[in-house]
Amino acid sequence: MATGRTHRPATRSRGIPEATVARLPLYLRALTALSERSVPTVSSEELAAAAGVNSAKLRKDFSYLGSYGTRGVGYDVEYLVYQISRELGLTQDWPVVIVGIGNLGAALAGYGGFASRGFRVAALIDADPAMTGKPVAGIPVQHTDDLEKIVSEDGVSIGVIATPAGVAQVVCDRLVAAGVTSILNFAPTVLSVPDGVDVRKVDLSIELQILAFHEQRKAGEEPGAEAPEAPGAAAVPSAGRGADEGERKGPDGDMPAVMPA
Amino acid sequence: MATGRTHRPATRSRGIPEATVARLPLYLRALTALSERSVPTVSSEELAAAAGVNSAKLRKDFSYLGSYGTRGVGYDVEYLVYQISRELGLTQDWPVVIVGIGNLGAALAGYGGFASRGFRVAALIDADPAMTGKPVAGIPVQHTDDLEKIVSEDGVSIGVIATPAGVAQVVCDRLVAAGVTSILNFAPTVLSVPDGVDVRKVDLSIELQILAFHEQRKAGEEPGAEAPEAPGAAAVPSAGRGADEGERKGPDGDMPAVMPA
DNA sequence: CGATGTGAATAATTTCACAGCC
DNA sequence: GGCTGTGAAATTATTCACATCG
Repeated sequence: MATGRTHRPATRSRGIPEATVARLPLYLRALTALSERSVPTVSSEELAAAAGVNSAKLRKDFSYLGSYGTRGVGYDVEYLVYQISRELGLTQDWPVVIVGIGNLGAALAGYGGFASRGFRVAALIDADPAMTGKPVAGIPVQHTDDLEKIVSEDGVSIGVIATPAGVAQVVCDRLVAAGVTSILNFAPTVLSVPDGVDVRKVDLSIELQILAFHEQRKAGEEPGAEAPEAPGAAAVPSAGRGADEGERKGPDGDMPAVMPA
Repeated sequence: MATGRTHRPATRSRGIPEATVARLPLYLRALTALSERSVPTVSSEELAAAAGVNSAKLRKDFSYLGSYGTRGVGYDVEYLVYQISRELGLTQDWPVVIVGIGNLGAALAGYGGFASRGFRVAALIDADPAMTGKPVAGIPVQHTDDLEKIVSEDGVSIGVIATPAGVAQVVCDRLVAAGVTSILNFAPTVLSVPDGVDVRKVDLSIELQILAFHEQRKAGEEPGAEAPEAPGAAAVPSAGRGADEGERKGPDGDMPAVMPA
């Protein structure tokens, strides 16, 4: 689209596809590695390989940001690092609070990738009074009672929830009420939030289940005959219900008859 | 493609869209919760709400599995739990190894969601000799030297990498050589694997960066003064918007004049 | 030349809306 | 009457392929 008239910078960063946004951090990481090796320029082909995508996709992604390359040459590494950082909002400081300092929360607090790139762990919060004041990864844990104060005083807009699933929604509500507008949820629950608040989730169990799906399919498609090893297991049939209607239901595999329920 | 002449429908579980597969665990979780409350049936509307998606999507997703609902009524909870579990391959036992027992690896080992649903932590592996034999979450850590033996003897097909980024590829290569065909990668690196091996990644830093992107955009789009409750917060205005471009490169925001280059 | 940037083609996913069945 | 199941439309994402420019 010939931008012709700059109608208004209204079309600023507007319209960057979500799929592209999700890949920018990948490019940034690859570029940072190149930068550290003092590589001055890269081609879309090389960078794409380093980021694990194909070059057409990468070029298309970059085209949404602007024309930051040089035909016949490639991209200036430092320049791109800066542009992508800016686009992602990493040129500013983002204070983050982590709520729920159990094993996972503690691991997150100490995670290197956290501190890098403009994110700063502003506070660790836990409901256990015994934890209060105890330093984890060098940061003293504060009590949940002070959540609102911490969030508003530090201007925190990003919260990480690493609590048990049972309290995740309550914690989420409090964070949002206190002013947090982006949440990274590690608890295995669906959080409901008002419009304008973003939630992203990280769920171990879901990832494993997706892998299992593909794994199972692989086993079923092997030319010969086997399956790695599926020692007894068999999970759960289920409550009966008049099992067979006149018509067959699913593609195959009707349910076993009885189930523990 | 020798499509096994086994059953009649060559189209068995074939063709379940990836996006649908990724949501099945979500539905399963919601259904499991209903099951525990002994709810016998749910409508697509209710289940969709519990899973955080819209009902049309859910119905479409289920349509790829077969016709498991009853018009005018809804879905039988137990029946669906079983069908989805089977589709995901959760009716069999999946031994998993976790490599890299640092803070994160230890947290993963103890994570409840791990043990549930057919996944079993078969072994914890770490390169530090000082860790060997030490129990973490009740499971003794074994040394990396024995990786191949562990994987093949236990028939492990899923590996979790929680090592530092620098050794992730080496660990990955060894896992794959030993027979692992699905990998869940927590290290911030792109892993390269041969065809037939699935990799899924979980990256803290990437998720935060995506949130930051949206967060930044929100800050720039505030109409006047709204938002549920945004006390002092005020998410950092940062650099002024001055620069209007004539017809340069990017949409806006040229680099700070001098860049390392 | 060689590699970018991008329209156009294709594929995947989501949403609509309603016929069909309970 | 109510709710599923699903073609068809709409939207979003990926890939192709090549004109363009340094």
